[in-house]
Amino acid sequence: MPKISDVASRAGVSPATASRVLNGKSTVAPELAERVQAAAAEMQYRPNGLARSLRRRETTVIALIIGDVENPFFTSLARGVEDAAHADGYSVILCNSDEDPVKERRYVDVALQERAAGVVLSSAGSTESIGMLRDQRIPFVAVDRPVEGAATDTVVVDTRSAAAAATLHLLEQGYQRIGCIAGPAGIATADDRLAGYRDALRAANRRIPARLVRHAEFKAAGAKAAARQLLDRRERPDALLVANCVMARGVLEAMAELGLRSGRDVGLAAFDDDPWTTLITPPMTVIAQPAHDLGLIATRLLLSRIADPARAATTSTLHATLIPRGSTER
Amino acid sequence: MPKISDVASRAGVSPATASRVLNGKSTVAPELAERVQAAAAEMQYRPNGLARSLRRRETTVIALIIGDVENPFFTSLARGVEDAAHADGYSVILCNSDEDPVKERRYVDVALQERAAGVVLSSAGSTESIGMLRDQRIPFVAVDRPVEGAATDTVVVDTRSAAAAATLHLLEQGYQRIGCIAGPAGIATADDRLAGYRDALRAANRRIPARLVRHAEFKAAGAKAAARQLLDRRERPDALLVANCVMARGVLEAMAELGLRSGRDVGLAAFDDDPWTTLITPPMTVIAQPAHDLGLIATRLLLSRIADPARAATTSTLHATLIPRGSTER
DNA sequence: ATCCGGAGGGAAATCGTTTTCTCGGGTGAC
DNA sequence: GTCACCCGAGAAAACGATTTCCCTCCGGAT
Repeated sequence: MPKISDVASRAGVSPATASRVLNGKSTVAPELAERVQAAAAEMQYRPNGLARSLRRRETTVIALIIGDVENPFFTSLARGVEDAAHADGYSVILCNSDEDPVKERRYVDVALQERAAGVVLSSAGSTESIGMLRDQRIPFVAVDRPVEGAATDTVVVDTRSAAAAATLHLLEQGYQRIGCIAGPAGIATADDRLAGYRDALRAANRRIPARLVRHAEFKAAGAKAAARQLLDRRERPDALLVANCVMARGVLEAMAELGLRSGRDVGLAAFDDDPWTTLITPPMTVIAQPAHDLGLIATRLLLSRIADPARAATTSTLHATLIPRGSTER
Repeated sequence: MPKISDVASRAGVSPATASRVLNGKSTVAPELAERVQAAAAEMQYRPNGLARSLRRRETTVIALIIGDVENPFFTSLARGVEDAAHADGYSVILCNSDEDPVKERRYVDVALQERAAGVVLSSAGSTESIGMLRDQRIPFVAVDRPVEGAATDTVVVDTRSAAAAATLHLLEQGYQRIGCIAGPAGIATADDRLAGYRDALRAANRRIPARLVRHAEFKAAGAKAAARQLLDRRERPDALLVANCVMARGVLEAMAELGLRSGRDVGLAAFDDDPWTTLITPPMTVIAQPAHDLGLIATRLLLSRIADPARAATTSTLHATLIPRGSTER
């Protein structure tokens, strides 16, 4: 692969001049410039990004750390990140933490080694990773889940009040024994949704029955098991709030196996607006999150921080919207 | 951020020695080694990946270029790629071509600039990108879709015969007028599936009705429009083979709007085994592709080629399996 | 005519590693 | 006792760009 000095000598100029032409930073005699451009084109010259980044002491790569690429919420978010990043000439390294703090830490390590320009982080709760990012003063933004400690650029959804609204909706629809299949304790979105559920019940002067709450991983299998436990007994809940759509899949499977229909037998509302939720019968009530925007905004925030590291930290909270459908009609 | 010379001077040795200790390539007196390790740990030293890669003339990043991260088939594939890559210490740059040859080319350009160690490519059909990769002799493997020209490491699915098998299944279930909603002409998987559909009809001595075939993008919206055209008339098909599950979503929407039930009114089979396909009623017949394995194997192939660029090209063909469900029962 | 300023372009330093080169000292063989 | 060899460690080169520094030349002002 040709290097800039090859281009330069072919054009009969010094590497310095070639660099100036190719980067358009400084003015160069038009004739020389043309020769350089021509030489570069003929040789299919492509600057070595590593050398460039090393010298400039900056890269055009950002790392995106999320829990699960197979969750449509995260892919949509990832898509937003990619769109925003690419629009500014940045590439995205995708990192799948599997909600495992250890894996998360390893990925932060990689990002640090590769001198990523910044990190978009949906943290599984590894305080260590956050510490590393802060220590190294590498720009990062927390997305979907806030992080502890010092002020940090953050983009989240008002998930707690959305959970409360969904729970209230279930109450209004006449459901009496409302249960909750929550995500893993310790993950902010999971805790917040559970808190919102409790808020709504408390506001309605209902007992908050601990027996109707189950925690599970953000996976279908765990949610399915949890749903079976809740539903397969006499005193079962007549409605469920589920922490996300991946889990809702498991819940629906459990209900099918138990012969329970959603809406009529068990009211069902879940976070995220996965595309399949309108294909089932009855269609499922969801709390739609603006996942794509989440990624977009987080990335723009990150890029602006890269441009100005001194700027004060910003938190923006996006709105989730309840979309009532058949699964919450008796 | 500390550099290796900082570590070295803290340990009272030369940078060369520090490097030798940290990479374990050469033997160093145990006492010095210990001092270096200690200094590195105390200073939280992290080698600068850019400088290292520049000097070593190799990187530990591979690029993954796919059509659509929001398609579960591709996310599953991406997951396989990531797992295999990460197991070998490589990172993955995610590139979303949107099935656009121009975007694909741009991403190949980025991969080349950043001197990616290799590329896993599910090509939208940009011969130009392939040419660039070949010219630069950068290791790459074609996944899901073969590429034209010289022998290339390739991992694909026997999609044509799988499409034939699915069509035969529809015939055996008694469907008479079988239509096909194919992907964009020019994309190998789309063409192959259509060809397989035709193979099966020909083998059964059926007419191959051009009016029952529609092309659309690999998106729900396009497939929905195509399905409406096919289904909203007297002489409508009584079964459809759909090129993938994303498109099947659109088809199901169209059917719902037209008041058609799958199975009874219109037999339905689609490629990919998206998780929601068992949640609808009736559950949908699918042709399951081993997406995760596809990514895994492709990446292992890529890594082995990086290790040995001279090795002869390999093609491996994985099997897709028909999973008959209610949507193909009358 | 002299001086100043600015612009254009080459030489060389620089980014942070790894690796080659080199040198001194110790060891084993003859 | 001498020579050859090896091993450990520092000095310096190399990776391929960008950027600083500096020199030269030209035009305009005094």
